Amino acid sequence: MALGRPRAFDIDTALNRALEVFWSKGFDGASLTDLTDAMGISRPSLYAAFGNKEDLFRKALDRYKTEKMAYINEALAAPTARTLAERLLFGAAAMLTDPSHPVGCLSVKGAMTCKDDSLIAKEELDQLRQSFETSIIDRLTRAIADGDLPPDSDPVVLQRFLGTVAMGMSLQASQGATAADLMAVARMALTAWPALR
Amino acid sequence: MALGRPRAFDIDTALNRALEVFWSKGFDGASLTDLTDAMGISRPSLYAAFGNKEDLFRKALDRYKTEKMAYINEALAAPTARTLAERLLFGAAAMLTDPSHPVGCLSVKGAMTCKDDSLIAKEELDQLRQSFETSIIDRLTRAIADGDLPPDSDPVVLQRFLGTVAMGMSLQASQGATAADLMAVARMALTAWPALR
DNA sequence: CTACATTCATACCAAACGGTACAGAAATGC
DNA sequence: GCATTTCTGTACCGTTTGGTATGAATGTAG
Repeated sequence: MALGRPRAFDIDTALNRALEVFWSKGFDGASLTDLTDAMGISRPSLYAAFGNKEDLFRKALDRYKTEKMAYINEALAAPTARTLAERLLFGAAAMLTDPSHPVGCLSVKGAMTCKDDSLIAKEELDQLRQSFETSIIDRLTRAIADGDLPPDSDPVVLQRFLGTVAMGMSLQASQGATAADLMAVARMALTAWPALR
Repeated sequence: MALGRPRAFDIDTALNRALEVFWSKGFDGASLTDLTDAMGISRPSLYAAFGNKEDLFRKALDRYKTEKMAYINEALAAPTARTLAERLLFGAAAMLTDPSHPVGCLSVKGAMTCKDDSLIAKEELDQLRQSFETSIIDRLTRAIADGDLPPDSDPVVLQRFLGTVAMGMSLQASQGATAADLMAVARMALTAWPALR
């Protein structure tokens, strides 16, 4: 075992609690008191284990990315562009309204509620979003080459449409929309997807 | 003229400045120092003229509603459901990226950045959104009766789709999307609109 | 048992927050 | 000129913010 007094809390569950607080209150909205209360630890313990508030947010975001945004990677692995769109929108509808965690999207709420633009966490959120965007655009351009999308379709516009609907669903979920509500929105959005004729 | 020492600032332009600050920083993100600096007045002058911070936000929201959300009422006055959808989405794309004021939507940014749920301003934002939603739903149900929409279409779903896309466009604008970008999204969303066959 | 390393709890810090007390300044009414 | 009314500027209030100094507590290594 490591030297010194052992840590009295589980660092993994504490991070999960922090993630929930950031997720439901945003970055600025989550005070250190909110965080330490939810995590069941004191301020110095938090700083010793995670760094400052921004570091903690970044670590929570990492966990969020790998655990809660997995549906995006599943969508990227879809065999066709159509199934990519389906998995993305249906997956978003399901995740955003999953009752086992706060509603909405952490990256949306987090980016909106931090006042300082020079915040490193905000840049990281931008990077995260942009990487997903370019991945989707690349996949859709490949779909055109595969004859999987009409040759005159614009991958950038298609991606932006998907992103717009997904972000809009996040706000809808924050305002109380149910999973069924968002599924209906996803179904309607998919009727705008270009058909192979 | 009224009794007492005259006010040294124009109450109307001061409110416009306050609106811009709330619009770009959100409710919590806008500090009293930000507000008084932008309005060019001192704290006591602000409180004497507008009440507290929440009252000021509400008055700024009133102005926003009548001046910047006029396109929604124009959409509601459209002759057909199809033109309603067009005016709503194209109008949103234009307003959200208008360079003469902050990008995005005040009601989205304002609702997201106030931590206290018991805030009266937040309830007012909810009311505002709900009133627009029911107005659109009513208009769309009337459109079905008019034979203006297929009889099997669901006005609630159609409204939620429009609201989702509009809110998503607000976030896209906040992240730097141009007017042309949002117009393309609006055009694609409109291809999901039910056709009369 | 002692030395060492690490965590814990208390108590504190400066800064920023929303909001206000108070006195002086500028107008009107008499 | 004088009382009254209203606004302005300064200086302040208590609370909350993110962040930390400090010493006791608790473990391992010798």
